[in-house]
Amino acid sequence: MKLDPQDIEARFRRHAVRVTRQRAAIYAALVETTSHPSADDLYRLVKRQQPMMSRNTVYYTLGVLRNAGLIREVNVGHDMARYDGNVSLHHHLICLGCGQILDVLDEDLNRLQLSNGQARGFDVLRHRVEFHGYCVSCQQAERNVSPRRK
Amino acid sequence: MKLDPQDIEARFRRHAVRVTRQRAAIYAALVETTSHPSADDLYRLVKRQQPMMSRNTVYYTLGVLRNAGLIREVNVGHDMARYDGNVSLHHHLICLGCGQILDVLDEDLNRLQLSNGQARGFDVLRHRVEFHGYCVSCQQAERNVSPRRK
DNA sequence: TGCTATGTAGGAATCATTCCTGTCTAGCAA
DNA sequence: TTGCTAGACAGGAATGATTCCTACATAGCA
Repeated sequence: MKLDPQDIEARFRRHAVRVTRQRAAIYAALVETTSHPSADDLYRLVKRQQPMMSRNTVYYTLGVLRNAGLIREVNVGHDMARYDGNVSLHHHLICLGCGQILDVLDEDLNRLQLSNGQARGFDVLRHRVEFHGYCVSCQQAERNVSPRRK
Repeated sequence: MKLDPQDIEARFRRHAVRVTRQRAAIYAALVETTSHPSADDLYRLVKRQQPMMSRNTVYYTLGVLRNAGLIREVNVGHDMARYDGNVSLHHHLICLGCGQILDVLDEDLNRLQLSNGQARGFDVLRHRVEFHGYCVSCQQAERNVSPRRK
């Protein structure tokens, strides 16, 4: 989704996030893609427009935006963290081959909850569902290399 | 669950995993706890019986056991990896305060699947559901320190 | 019992992330 | 508009979980 600079500024102010050139660029990059980039992906992306950008600033900004609820962190395995500019309730479909992450929108999944017995006194705030498998290209690649899935 | 040495040996052989003292100790420790320990937790635990144990061997062994399907890796955020000796299909309830992980056994959760449209050609092999919240002690601790949840 | 592929220990290396520090600037107040 | 100050930025150093490397040890077969 494409965002105007003034939309970004308004969102930042609504969430009490100070507006800076760096933050706007990082947030814009994240909202405009559906690819769930890593901190380093964003660093390389944003550095093209702002060569002085520090990797540190990317991490710091991602922390600020996450705490403000403007972005979400997505974790696949214990690989590097990946980020999602879409904070509406949704889940993920993850390719074990190439690591791509697709969004899954499903009201039934959003409504899942534990019974009281299962919750064991927890105050459950949220849940997350991940589907793991192989995307079309990785299935094809696998077939070309070896007929057996490891 | 308590396991005899011969049970462990039989499982290892069934999964074509070479039997060594170190592996047996690491696997036994993992199956006997429900606390989903990290590699380093296991290292410290097992080192008490086998002082020569190397942290490296723990990592290597966990890799071998995971590839053999004898254990599972559980990931919470991008914290260090944690391991689960229970490979039967189940899900997790995670405390955002203290990091403890409880098992959730629920046939309905086990049966979740994506519609063809949602799956977008993926060959979906498995899914995982995580519930995040605060356990009873962390809720109490929070109340004592500050009335506001962050 | 001996051989050999595989496992183990320990140290070095990696690399995502965090910490530190000096400079800069957004956003408020005068 | 200008000045002030808390908070943000850049860049380098530090951290810490994990992996790599290598020489020695051993499981398990012949």
